[in-house]
Amino acid sequence: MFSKVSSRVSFPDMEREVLQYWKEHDIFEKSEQGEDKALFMFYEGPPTANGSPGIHHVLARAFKDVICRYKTMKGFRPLRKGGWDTHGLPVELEVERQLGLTSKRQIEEYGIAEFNEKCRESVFKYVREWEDLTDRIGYWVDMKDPYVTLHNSYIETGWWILKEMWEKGLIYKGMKGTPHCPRCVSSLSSHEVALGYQENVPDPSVYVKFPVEDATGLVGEGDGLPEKLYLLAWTTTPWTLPGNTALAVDPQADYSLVEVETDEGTEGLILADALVDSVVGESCRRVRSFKGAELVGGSYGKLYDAAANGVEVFRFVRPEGSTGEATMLEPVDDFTPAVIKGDFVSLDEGTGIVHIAPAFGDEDLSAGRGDALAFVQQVDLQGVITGNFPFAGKFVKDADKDIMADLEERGLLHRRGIYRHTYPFCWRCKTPLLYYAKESWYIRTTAMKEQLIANNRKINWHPEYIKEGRFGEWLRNGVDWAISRERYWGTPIPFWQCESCEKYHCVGNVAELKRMATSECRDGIDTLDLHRPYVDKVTIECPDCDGVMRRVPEVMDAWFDSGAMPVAQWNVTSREDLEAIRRNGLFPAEYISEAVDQTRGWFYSLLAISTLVMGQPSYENVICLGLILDEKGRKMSKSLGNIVNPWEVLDAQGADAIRWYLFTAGQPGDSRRFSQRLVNEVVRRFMLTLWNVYSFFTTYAEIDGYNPKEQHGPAEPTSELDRWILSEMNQLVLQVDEALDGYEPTNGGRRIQEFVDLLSNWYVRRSRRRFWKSENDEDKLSAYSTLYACLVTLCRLMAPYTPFVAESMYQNLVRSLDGEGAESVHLDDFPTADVSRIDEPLMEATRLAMKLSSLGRDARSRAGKKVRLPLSRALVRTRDASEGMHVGRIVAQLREELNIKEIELVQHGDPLYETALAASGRKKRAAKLGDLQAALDGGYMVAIDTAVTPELAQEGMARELVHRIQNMRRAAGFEVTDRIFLYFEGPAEVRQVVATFGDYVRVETLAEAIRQGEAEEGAHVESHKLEGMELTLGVRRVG
RNA sequence: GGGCCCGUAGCUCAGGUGGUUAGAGCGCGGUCCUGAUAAGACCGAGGUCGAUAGUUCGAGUCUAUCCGGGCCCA
Repeated sequence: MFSKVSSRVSFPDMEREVLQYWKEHDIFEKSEQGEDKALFMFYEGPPTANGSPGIHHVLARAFKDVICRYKTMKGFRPLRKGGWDTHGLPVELEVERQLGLTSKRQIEEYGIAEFNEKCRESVFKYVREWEDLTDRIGYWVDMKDPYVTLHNSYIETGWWILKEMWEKGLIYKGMKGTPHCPRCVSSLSSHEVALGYQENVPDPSVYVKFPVEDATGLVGEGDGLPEKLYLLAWTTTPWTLPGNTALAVDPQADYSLVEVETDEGTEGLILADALVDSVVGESCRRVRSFKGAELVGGSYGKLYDAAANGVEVFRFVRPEGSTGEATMLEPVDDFTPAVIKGDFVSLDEGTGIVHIAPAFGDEDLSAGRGDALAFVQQVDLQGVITGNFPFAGKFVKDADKDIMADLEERGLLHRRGIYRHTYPFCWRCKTPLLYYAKESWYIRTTAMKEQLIANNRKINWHPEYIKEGRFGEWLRNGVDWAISRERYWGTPIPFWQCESCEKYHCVGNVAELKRMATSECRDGIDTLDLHRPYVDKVTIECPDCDGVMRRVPEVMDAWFDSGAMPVAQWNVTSREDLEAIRRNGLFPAEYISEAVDQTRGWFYSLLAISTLVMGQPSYENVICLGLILDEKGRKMSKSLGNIVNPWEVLDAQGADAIRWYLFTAGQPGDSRRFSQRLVNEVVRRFMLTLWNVYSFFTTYAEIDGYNPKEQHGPAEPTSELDRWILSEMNQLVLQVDEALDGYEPTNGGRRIQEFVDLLSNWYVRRSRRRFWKSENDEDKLSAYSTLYACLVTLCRLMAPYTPFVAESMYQNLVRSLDGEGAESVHLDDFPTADVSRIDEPLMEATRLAMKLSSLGRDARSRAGKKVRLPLSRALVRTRDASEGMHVGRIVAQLREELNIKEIELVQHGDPLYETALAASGRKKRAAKLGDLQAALDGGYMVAIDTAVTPELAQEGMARELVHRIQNMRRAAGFEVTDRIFLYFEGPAEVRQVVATFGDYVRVETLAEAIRQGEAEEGAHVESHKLEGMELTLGVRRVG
């Protein structure tokens, strides 16, 4: 039988007991069993195991869990393999910090093998923290056999994927603009760059004159053109000028040719018309004006001849068969600089003509690719100018002065000054970063753009707007995916280059590596750690010549690892393997869920890899979550110190409360504020309300020895209230089922919340007396079986949301009965609705009863008539005439709730309502008409008759007596079931009340007898004042 | 600079397809009720529904622009 449950509960303690139960009985493992059940494939987005988990991770894990638990209860077998993202720069940075290393050179001196070993250790330190939190919040995921991106088998699948792409011609080597630290000789990630911005950095500001040799090609023919003509461009990095290969203009903007007088005579400058006044001065003469488009396609003279100064010149060319951008570089002898159009050209500063050096800066680089420009790289990785320039051998920032002086001397400098702006510095060594184009390996995702967009359309996004919004936009504007990193701790790129013929070969798996390895490397490859530096030592034989091939030094972007997980977690290394997991339902996933910052991360890497290799999306449904902010709406960050530690909240309010808050507090896709205070509100408003209904039930079930197996309620409930709550309950089951099936847990949770409120504050409150009755009649049994059904259904409905409290209730309410139910609520079935129980008119009628009760209490309070004082009649009026039909069904509830003898319906058309409305005040809420006190609201009215007859007054006093005695019982510490003797002394009026209502008082207070006179020894005695009369009451427990 | 999301009471949030008086919870003041409750009921204070313009007989809701916050990308 049920144990009685105290209304005082510590949810964290209860949850720890439930965790213990799950562990002892292997409940999670059992939920994954059942070969006959259909698989529900879930992919765990691998957390980056380089830091402690925060509350935002709890958010994602809660949403992952709720759907999988629901599917389990719907008869599926969810496969939820855990995973860890263990590679990448963040891990390296943490280890660098630990070891006090500050550059790649130092890492290599320390030793790549030792360094990577530290990375491996660092990762597993955090994994343990994650496991503890995952367990505590009730997130069920297989952590015993997770996929780990650093495992050889995982890396091998990465190789296979690259080989698939390689063979389709989707991999190429191209240039990439990266922020580069010349002192550390290393590129920085965007995250690192963000750490090092400084404001008000002074840089040179120079206006440079690019000579125009053939004016007619640019501004057309005509007389009066100055002899010397220049395109005027602006830059803050003079050291990039030798790398100039183009100038960009805004084709829509107006440009002017103006004449200025110099020592050399009259010369013409071309610049944006809007900037003439500020750059050249108001006194100059505009010779002619034209649109920027007219300049496009023209050419001009080089400031510096790179080829003549011993610097190699390249040109961007389109790869064979590609219709996209010119991404490949090929050497050329020389080039002609070109004027191109650029949508990035600003008319707010500069000259409206932008200096383009594709070797520096990402924008310049993409212009270079887009317009197939020449490429001149005259700076080495240490930031030193190469070639035979006069300023060669100098560090770029030092070369600035020489270049400016040189240009000035040659009459090519219009103006110079100082420009202050925000500029990035290396966060480690404070060296100014250079934007530097470097070679990098790319996946040609742009070649598959249409397929990516089409596959995205097949995905069911929650919220819907992500599909064509943020994610769709990203795909439409997609650029090729740069996958290589010049780092150490990552999946090594499996490309080997021949020392003789310089061709590349992509190795697709370990067996291939072994087959191709040179004889001295072949041993031990089966057990080789595929990480650097071990794999670097393996040389292979070139298939095209007799040369030896060495691996390229780069490792993969860690996002590639995460995107590979659908296949890498099963070590797929062939098309056959791929078909096998497809056949077994392991691919694609039916469900994933992560936060919105993953649009460019995991959501993208999954889709890109599966589109390019598998030809379909790797996930069908996705819940994309918003970010968690602090209580003030700010992003949580270490530097702000506003991170909420999940453990604090878990220890105080428990996992269910956090989960419930996260599910119901806002729309999943919106960012949400989080604080312990908000979680506590959930505990009080929802968790405790539910728990107290549960506690109420077990308290009385114990008193009455109620056993649902033996005492069946009547087939048809005796009470309208029972039929009503069962109707609400069955409707709830439908709605929650629909919500969870549609990946909308928030809507379902909010419906549960409303139901619990109705159950507690209307059903139980209105039904209490039925549980107090001493006789076990049909009506009482009907109430028990109804409330029992509600609680049992609720704990099944809530199991996916709040697995702990659901389990705790289930064990007591269901499992305590012999042989009933599954071993755990999570192994039981999700409830199904009995649609025949749904009674819409009854639910409407009950809502009307609540509305009219509320108005009735309003009227009573305005008239100063306590609810304990019975009144003779109330007149009620509904908003619509049709609603009046419901009143007949609810008069009994209204009589009891309002303590009014007769309820009469005011027909529409009866002048009473109009009269009351006319007599009401400005807010149209209340009116007094003789003895009638009316409360009005939006077409509803309840008017109570305030006349109190002596009989009503006596009855009211009887109820008042009962109330006082009940309080005394409690004060005396009696149990609710204790029977008592009652003593009273008082004036004649009180004696009269006792004489008339003695039976009522006795029944209500469980008094065996009422005795007039002084209380016996041992009784609890109090003096009271009632309607101005003095009386003494005493209560004594029987026996 | 581009894209996306959000902006409703002091706080957290609801408010299909435009339509009576814009709601709930928490918090605050008051009254009541209590034989489950850390609860509940009723009243009150608290809203130019971010701003402006437009469409409309009618806009929190639709359109445009702007402002503020957030995220992602430059």
